[in-house]
This record gives sequence, C-alpha cells and structure tokens, in this order.
Amino acid sequence: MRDDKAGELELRSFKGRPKLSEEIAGQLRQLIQGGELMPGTQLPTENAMIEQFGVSRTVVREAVAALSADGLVNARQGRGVFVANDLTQQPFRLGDSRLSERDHIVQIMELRLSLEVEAAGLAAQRRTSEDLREIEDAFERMVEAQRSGQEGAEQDFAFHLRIAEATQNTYIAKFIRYLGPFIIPRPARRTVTGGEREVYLEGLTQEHANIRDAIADQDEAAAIEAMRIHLSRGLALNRSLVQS
Amino acid sequence: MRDDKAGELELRSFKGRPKLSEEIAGQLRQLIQGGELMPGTQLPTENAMIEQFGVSRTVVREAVAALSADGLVNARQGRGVFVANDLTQQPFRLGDSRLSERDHIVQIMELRLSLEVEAAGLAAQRRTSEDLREIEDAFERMVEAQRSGQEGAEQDFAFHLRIAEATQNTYIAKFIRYLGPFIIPRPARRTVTGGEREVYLEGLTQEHANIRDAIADQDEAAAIEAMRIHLSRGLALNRSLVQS
DNA sequence: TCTTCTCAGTCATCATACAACAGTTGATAT
DNA sequence: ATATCAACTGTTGTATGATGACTGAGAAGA
Repeated sequence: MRDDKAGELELRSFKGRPKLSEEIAGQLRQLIQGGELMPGTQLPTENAMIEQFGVSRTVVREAVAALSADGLVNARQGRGVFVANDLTQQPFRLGDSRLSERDHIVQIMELRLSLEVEAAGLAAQRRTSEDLREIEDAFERMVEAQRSGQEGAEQDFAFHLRIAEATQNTYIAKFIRYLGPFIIPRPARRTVTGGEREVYLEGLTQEHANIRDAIADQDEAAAIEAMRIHLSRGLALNRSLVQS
Repeated sequence: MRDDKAGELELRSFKGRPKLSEEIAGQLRQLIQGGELMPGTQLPTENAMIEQFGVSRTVVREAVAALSADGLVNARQGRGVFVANDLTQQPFRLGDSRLSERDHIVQIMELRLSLEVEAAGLAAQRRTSEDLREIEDAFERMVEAQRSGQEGAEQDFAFHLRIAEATQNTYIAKFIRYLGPFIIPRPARRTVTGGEREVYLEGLTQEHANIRDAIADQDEAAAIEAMRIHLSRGLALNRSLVQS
C-alpha cells in the first residue's frame, strides 16, 4: 500500500491535510471498533505495520500514541501493542454528528435537562450548609451580572454547576461541567431589547429563585419541579428561536 | 494442551515507568487546562520543548500527537502547534477518579438514573410503533434469558438502551450506550439462590413490564415514575450490597 | 530439577536528515 | 516607485539508523 496519490482532490475542508499518522490511526481505530481486532489481541509489530502501511516508524508510533491516549490500546515495552480488553475507557464525545444546528442545540438541552432535574432533587437532599451558601452566592452574582446589562450566561451556568456539585456525586458534576461549553457560547443571541428584556429576566430570576429556595428547604420534589419548569422553558425557547 | 488462557489480569494500576511522552503530554495538558495557555495561543515550538523538557523530538511529537487526538491542540505544518480555540472537543471519561469501588458504582448508577428517568418520559412521548415493537422484543428476550437461568444483564441493558433510543435523541442514546460497560460487567454477583431468586426476578420483571406498558400507553408521567421506581430499587440494592 | 545465562523480539528513546509548508525579505523587472 | 518573484528562515511532517530497556523462552550449567 504505497502512497496512493492522496494529494489530488481529497475532501479539502478548511482543515486540509490529512496527516499520515492520523490516517493510519483512523484505519487502526476502524479495525478495532469494527471487531476485527478483538480485545486482548496483539496488534502487528511496528515493523510489520511499517511494511503493511508503507510508512515510517515515526508515523506508526504517533498513530499508536494517539490510540493509546484514547485508551483504545496499550503498548508494553518488550511485548507489543495490545487492544485494551476493557474498552470502557474509550472516551465519550459529543458533536461529531451530522445533526443540524437546531437539532444539536435541542438535543444537548434535553440531555442537560434530564440530568439537572434529578440533580436538583439530589442536591436538595444532600446539600451541606456550605453548598447552600455557595449556591446563594452564585445566584446573587448571576442577578448582579444581568442587572448590570451583561449576558450573564457564564454566571447562569456557574449557578447550575454549583447545584450539580451539591449532589455530592462527582460524576454528575463532572458531566455537567463537560456539557458547559456546549451550552454557554451560543452565539445565536436572542436580541431582546428594552422592556421586553426586563420581563424576560424577571421571569428567569424567579425560576432560579424557586430552585434555590427548594434546595434551601431541602424539598426534593419542589426542587425537581422547579428545575424542570426552568429548563423546559429554556428548551421551548430554543426550539422556537432556532426554528425561524 | 495449549489452552489459550492469555486472560491476564490487566491490573496495571501503577505502571512502573510512565512513558516519557505521556509525562510530557500530562504537563502540557495541565498547562492548557490550567489556563496558562489560552485557546488560540501557540505552544512552544518543538525545538523549544526539546530544550525545555530535555527530551528528544520523538517524545515531544508523540506527546503532541496524543493531545491532538484529544482535540486539545491542533498542529499546522509550517506554522506551529496551537491550543484549540474550541475546547468543547475534549472528551469526557469516567473512572480516572479515586473513589472507592462502592462509591464508584453508586455514583454511576445515580448518573444513569438521572438520565433514564427522563428518557423514559421522552420515550413515552415520542416512541414510534417501530420503537415500541423493538422495546417489547427486548423485553421478551430479557425475560427469556432470565427464565433460562442466565444472568440476563446484557439483555437488561439492551432493553434500557432501546428505550433511550426511542427518545429520538441521539445524544441521550449515545451516552447511555457509553455508560453500558460501566454497568454490565459487575462481577460482584449477588448469589441469590433458588426460591429467593424467583421472587427477585418476578419483581424485576414486573418493574420492567410497568415501564414497557407506560411507554406503550404513551403515558409520560407513568413512564417516569416506573423508571424511577425501578432504578431506585436497583440503586438501593447496590448500596446495601457493596456495603458489607 | 533448579538456577542462571544467553538471545532474539519488541517497544522506548535519541539523533540526524530531508520534505512540505508558511511567512518574510530583498532583488529584480517593469 | 511599484509589482513580481526568488531566496531565506523557521516551522511541522516524514524517513531512517542506532541504541537502550524490557520480555519471554530456550540453552547451559549445577
């Protein structure tokens, strides 16, 4: 498999050049996930792959390094490279999907809602007084930011994240934190103006306050309900907005 | 007599010698995630890092390749290596945490519960007749497996996954699928025997049937409730079991 | 039988060289 | 004076040879 003149008119997205090492890594990834290389089996040795793919050791090694970083294989000095027998380590990523921008946002929001509704309930059960204090602080900072005319999206997210941390469940908090960047930097801004903005913000603040109070009261059902109402409204808003 | 029992325990929790490239990759990762290298900024050139870390170019390049595979940086030939402007691409992984085995299981289960409860509601709203048919099939396969004495954990998960897919939300389904390996291969088996097992399985089947029926009736509230009951019981079971 | 040694195979690292690409500079032609 | 282009510098990408470190198994020795 010599180089097959891949340079002609490949799909030249803005990204452009498909590095050889990425090419090889992709092929190996396909072999593994396609089941042709079962967990525990040994990959061809470096020299074998050098011949098989017709590339240099540099390329092969960088490809293996990439797979190894994903936990898909692990290399053992003096023995060889083996497919991980515990594929549970391969990471989870959102976004390499062929959804429209609208579906993308809506689905992320639904995912977020599912998690946060229950998280609010857990937080209400388990929040420490320290948690409560920080949640209230985050609430104040959010209100302050919005009052001073800022977007407040970051403070909004910080409020939600603090609630997730109050669940005492590190995985839930970690996942919410992971979801953050997918939610915050939405450039599609709803440019509400003047009085309309006031009304909108007031409703938003009330929803947030309801959540905060339910958690303060350690009222699980109320916290779940308040969070569901809050996120459902945001979801409906997004659904209609991006529709146009 | 060469029974191919290469089932080695891959318990290499502490790899005696962390590879140099992984070491460097870790340091760079810390610099980036710690905010010392802002998105868009250029990393030191390869030669600079060679000096700075006192390693060879091979090591530096493999470290960068690993980060690049995670989407943390992207290298451009002739220009340099840059911190990704959209850190939203860095993957999510569970497990590299220092939780006890018990907390690990319980927290994963809680994460799963949060998602699946809401997913059941969405599935009830949106399931197609095709979805329903497959959910019912999965249910039958699960019952059949358990009746024939098998564990049935895989069929159980397949049932839940099929419900997640009925939400029509690819991200939710994808995440449930990701969670699968963390749930299924629990070796900590509760060796219930004889009649006790019968009773346990009967209750389990009834819970599953309730979920299935609620989804069939497109009754959102009932589906949520049934799923919550089902997973809460499983969670409580896990909590007490691993306690000992 | 048991221990020790040797050896071939493999990945890990180092070093060097060249190719491909991007940006800058400066000479040249008009 | 301006435009064009060639050369130069610095960067990542790829190729290659050499050496070290580690593993497993068989050979050699007691």
